[in-house]
Amino acid sequence: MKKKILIHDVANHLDVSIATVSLVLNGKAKEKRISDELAERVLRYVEEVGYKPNQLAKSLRTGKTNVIGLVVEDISNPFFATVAALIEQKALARGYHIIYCSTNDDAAKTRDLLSVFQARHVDGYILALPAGVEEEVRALVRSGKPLVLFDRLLPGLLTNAVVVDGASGMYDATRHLLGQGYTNIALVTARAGQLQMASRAQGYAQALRERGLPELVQEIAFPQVPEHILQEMETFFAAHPACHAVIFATNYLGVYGLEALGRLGRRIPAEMAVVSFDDNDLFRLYSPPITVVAQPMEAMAEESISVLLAALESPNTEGTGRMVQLQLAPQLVVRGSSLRLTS
Amino acid sequence: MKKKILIHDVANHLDVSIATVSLVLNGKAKEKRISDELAERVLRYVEEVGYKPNQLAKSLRTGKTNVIGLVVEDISNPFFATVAALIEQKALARGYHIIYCSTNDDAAKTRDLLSVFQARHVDGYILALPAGVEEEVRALVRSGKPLVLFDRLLPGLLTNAVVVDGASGMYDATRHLLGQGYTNIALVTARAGQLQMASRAQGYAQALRERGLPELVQEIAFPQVPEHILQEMETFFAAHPACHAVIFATNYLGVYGLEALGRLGRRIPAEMAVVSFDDNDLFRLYSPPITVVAQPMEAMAEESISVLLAALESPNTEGTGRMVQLQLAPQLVVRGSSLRLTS
DNA sequence: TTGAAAGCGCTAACAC
DNA sequence: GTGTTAGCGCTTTCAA
Repeated sequence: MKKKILIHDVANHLDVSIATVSLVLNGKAKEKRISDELAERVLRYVEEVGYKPNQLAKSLRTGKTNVIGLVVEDISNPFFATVAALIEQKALARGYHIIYCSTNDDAAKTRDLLSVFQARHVDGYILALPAGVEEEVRALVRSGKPLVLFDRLLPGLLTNAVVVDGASGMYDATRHLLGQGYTNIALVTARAGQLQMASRAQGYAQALRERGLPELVQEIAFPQVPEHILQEMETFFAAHPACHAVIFATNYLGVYGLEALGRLGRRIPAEMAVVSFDDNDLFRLYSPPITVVAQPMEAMAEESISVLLAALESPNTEGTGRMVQLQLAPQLVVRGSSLRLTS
Repeated sequence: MKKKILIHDVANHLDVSIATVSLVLNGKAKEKRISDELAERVLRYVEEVGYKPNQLAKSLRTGKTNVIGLVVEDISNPFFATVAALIEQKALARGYHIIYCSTNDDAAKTRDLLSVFQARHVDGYILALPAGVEEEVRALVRSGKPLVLFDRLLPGLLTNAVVVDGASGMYDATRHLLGQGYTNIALVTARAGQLQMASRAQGYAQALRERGLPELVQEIAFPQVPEHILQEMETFFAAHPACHAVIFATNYLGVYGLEALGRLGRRIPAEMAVVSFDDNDLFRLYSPPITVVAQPMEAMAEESISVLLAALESPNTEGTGRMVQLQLAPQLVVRGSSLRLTS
């Protein structure tokens, strides 16, 4: 059990006061006009013995933890995993650490998480939240802690946010299918009351409306046992034999959808054209490769952390600070799964 | 900016001492024989005003943070993302939180991470480490903090560990291919000096040795630019036209491998039988579905956290505590990608 | 330039 | 049963 070395030990050894050591370590040497020679000596010794200030004590004293709370729907979902990895990397580069949690789209669990993060005094939040926690987030905003919503907004809540324009992504996707000659286009979406889903559905609806075509929307309850999801989808496809094109509103729906279509023996795109929101390895390498509406992951991560850190480091301590609402453009990536083979 | 409520405020309001409040909140009411009535009153008020003890102060005082440091190779890798999600969930259920970081298999970055986790006083560690940090881990063990290595061991280091028996998994996979009549079986692995890779390679080698067949091993440098990996693989496959079966030693190599084979126009399994370590959606839904050596994710997560918490909550404070080394069995899942179509 | 000392908010030993 | 109080290790003001 190695003895933990304290600032006191450092000061003692160097025969200076702990204040001096602290000042030097916090870059206030110049300001306090501590001799370069002494400062250098402190730094050297600290390096030598590997002294690391106790972050708990430091945080308790300064009120700053250098920790960011990241709340996502499900860290094992490739979309969130990828964004999380990017956010982590960018945060680290700026001296921040990440505590993360998955909500599983459960409002009660989310409330707990937020309150735990608060008790842990995270410096700021990056949040992809389920519906139903508006009140808690409002309270969080009022508490003065910076936060940025990402992936999805919360109804009636005006705060920093970085989202993707799902409506235009879906509009493009639907127009693409229409352009390929499909007219009976289904949308499979999640029944979760999440705002980004509504906006995606709206983009789809608008494209059809412009052409005077009817919508065909199937909402899948989520989260849910995989087998149920597959069955719901199979039932849906079986009930709509005239439908030869489908758009899945999220990556996991797309994955389940491919599995369901596989079970039904529907060939893609000959018997069913497929487009999914979100890109991933599966869609890219599937045969045929799946046309997707790709979200700009890198940009989402970068913007989320930038907006948060800007708020964190801005001088205006009060809620009067400026607010940033970013809407990033997704990109339609056309692949084989949505091309009309025979016209 | 809502006023933060302190234990002092609670005590004042209830007209009791802060000690009483603290004792009640920490479940020491009975022990200290505080009247049930009073305890109840405290609890009720605390609930009512939503008082949450400042975890920083608590941790500083008790030396316990209820935070576990999770270090993985890359959180966006589906294997680690899935295990991380499971670990997070299980940790949360036991009152622990997770701070995670990705090493990207970089020893220097890992050293930093470990030292940051240390400064943050995490209670314990769950680690999947790159080669080259043995010294640091040894120091960590000496420091008395519980830790468990998962996914891979570190050479010459005897600590708690939860790993999968990659050798037997690969042995089974190779035997399976041999059973299908393939004799020219390649192994594509990562050149990273990681112990679990060596063990996987060894299982492959043993199966071939038993049959007196030659090995054909291609090591890919990793991490690495995707395009390079693809080219290395393509070159390899092109250089070995007689090879009609390949095993990929990790999920990401499998994914790149499928892409490379696709580019080369090799049909699976007709022209090339494929098996990969790790399972995921892509392998399951690919056509043909890919035969895999599936790791028991759920068990890995459960055992890792159990072993860690056991160490954490055991009374023996010293390094004399018992050590647990678990080796879990992977499972060969045979799918279409490795079946001999014509004999 | 440097050192002493007052907390940050909480826990728990000890006194009553 | 309950209240007082000494720290946990650090930052930072203020006096020297």
